[in-house]
Amino acid sequence: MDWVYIEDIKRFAGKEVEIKGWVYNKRSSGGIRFLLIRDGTGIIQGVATEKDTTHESFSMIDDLKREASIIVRGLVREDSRSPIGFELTVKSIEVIQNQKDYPITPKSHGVDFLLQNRHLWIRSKLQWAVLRVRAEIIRAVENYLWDKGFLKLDAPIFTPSACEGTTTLFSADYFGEKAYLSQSGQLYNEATCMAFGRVYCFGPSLRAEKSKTRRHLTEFWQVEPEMAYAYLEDAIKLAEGMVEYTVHRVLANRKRELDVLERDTNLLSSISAPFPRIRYEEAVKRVNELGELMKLGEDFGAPQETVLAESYDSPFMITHFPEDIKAFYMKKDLSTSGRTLSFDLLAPEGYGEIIGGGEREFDVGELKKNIEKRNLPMEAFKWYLDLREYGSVPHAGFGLGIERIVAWICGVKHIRETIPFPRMLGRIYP
RNA sequence: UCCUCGGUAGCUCAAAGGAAGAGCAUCUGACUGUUAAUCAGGUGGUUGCAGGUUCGAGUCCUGCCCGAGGAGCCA
Repeated sequence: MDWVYIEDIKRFAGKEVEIKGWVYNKRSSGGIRFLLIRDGTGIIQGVATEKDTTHESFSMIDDLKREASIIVRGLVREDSRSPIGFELTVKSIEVIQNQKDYPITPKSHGVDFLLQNRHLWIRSKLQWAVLRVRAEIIRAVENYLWDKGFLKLDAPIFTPSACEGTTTLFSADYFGEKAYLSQSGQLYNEATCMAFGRVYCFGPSLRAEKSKTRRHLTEFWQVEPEMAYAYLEDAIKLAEGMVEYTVHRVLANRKRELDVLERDTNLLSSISAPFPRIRYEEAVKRVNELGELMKLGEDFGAPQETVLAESYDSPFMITHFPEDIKAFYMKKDLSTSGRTLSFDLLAPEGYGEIIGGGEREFDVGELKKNIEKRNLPMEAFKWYLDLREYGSVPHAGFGLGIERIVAWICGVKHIRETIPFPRMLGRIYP
């Protein structure tokens, strides 16, 4: 008898199969037992009766707890009453383990309880759908970059110094020396980029900021491409193409999951590059018109970013941010004083920034000035400055926040549901 | 770090300062097409912690702990 996955069940209509999984839920009505079986790829309803099911298996069903692990053998049957179009007539059940009452019930739960049980919560339907979309998004982004000739070269997690200097870092004892946990692969990317031309890294960024918002984690994952001999325009085009490709691929391959999430995909399916662009000044003006006051020169706060992102139906870009609110390595815009060759890509429907990037300063003198101006330790950046001493070239890139793009595409409100095990202020369990 | 709200059964929540309750889960029973099944019954409590006010505190006061929403910071 074939062991099949529920996602492939339609190919086995009329055949006897074996499903290896867990009890998602069960119901009964007189002499009939309904068993919802999940196997990680989907959920199918098994129907057991005294007529079709062995005596031992049938009587055992009443003792099964939710999430008991079972191997079910039965006949795949097309049935219009099923949400997936197929059911399983249960012949026999083998119980692998069945012991404790499962704490998560089909009724509602609070956030704290669910996060304390995150290791179990990920078995639930909505979490299952979100994390499957996450996996698809990561695959899509990497495919896109590989197709464009980018090489994946990982950046280190242990670093000797602050990458951007601006944010609070986690520190660790590194054989008696103080080390910091990476907050971005950016600087190392610039080194590999000069060695390989087009590169990207994908890994966790760790930030000890005491942020307590729906769009922040202390550990978040970024895909960061970097290109040599490239300008702002090249980075923007790459970002647009990547987001467009990713959205359409998720729509094509993860329709089932988006349905589970009840995601309205109308806006997503109409997305096409190029995306609207506005310069920083224009964005500030627009935010003020929308009723969230802010001054020229300030960065967008959460309320500002939200109203702006709510006013768009498509992803869009803000370009040419002021020097003062961007990292030291951003290239100055020589045509407008105080501005940089930078861009953010924001998701619509109020989601906001998912990508930040731009051109990097490649003149060693300018870079040193920026480092001094921000009181960063020059010594720590010696290797980085070397990149400008030996064959420096214009280069550009960006970072894509995986959890944020997952939140947007899934239509999930809080970013904590977009990663298997979220790390947040005051939360490190499980 | 700041502001606001909250902490009562395993879970989600009620309870004018006057006898701690409901729904779900669990247990017992009924039901041959249920979809968060339904119906009947049962079990289940140191009301976050420590003090205080009061004849009497889940409820009021003080301190602490924990959580949520938001701000700032940021991707």
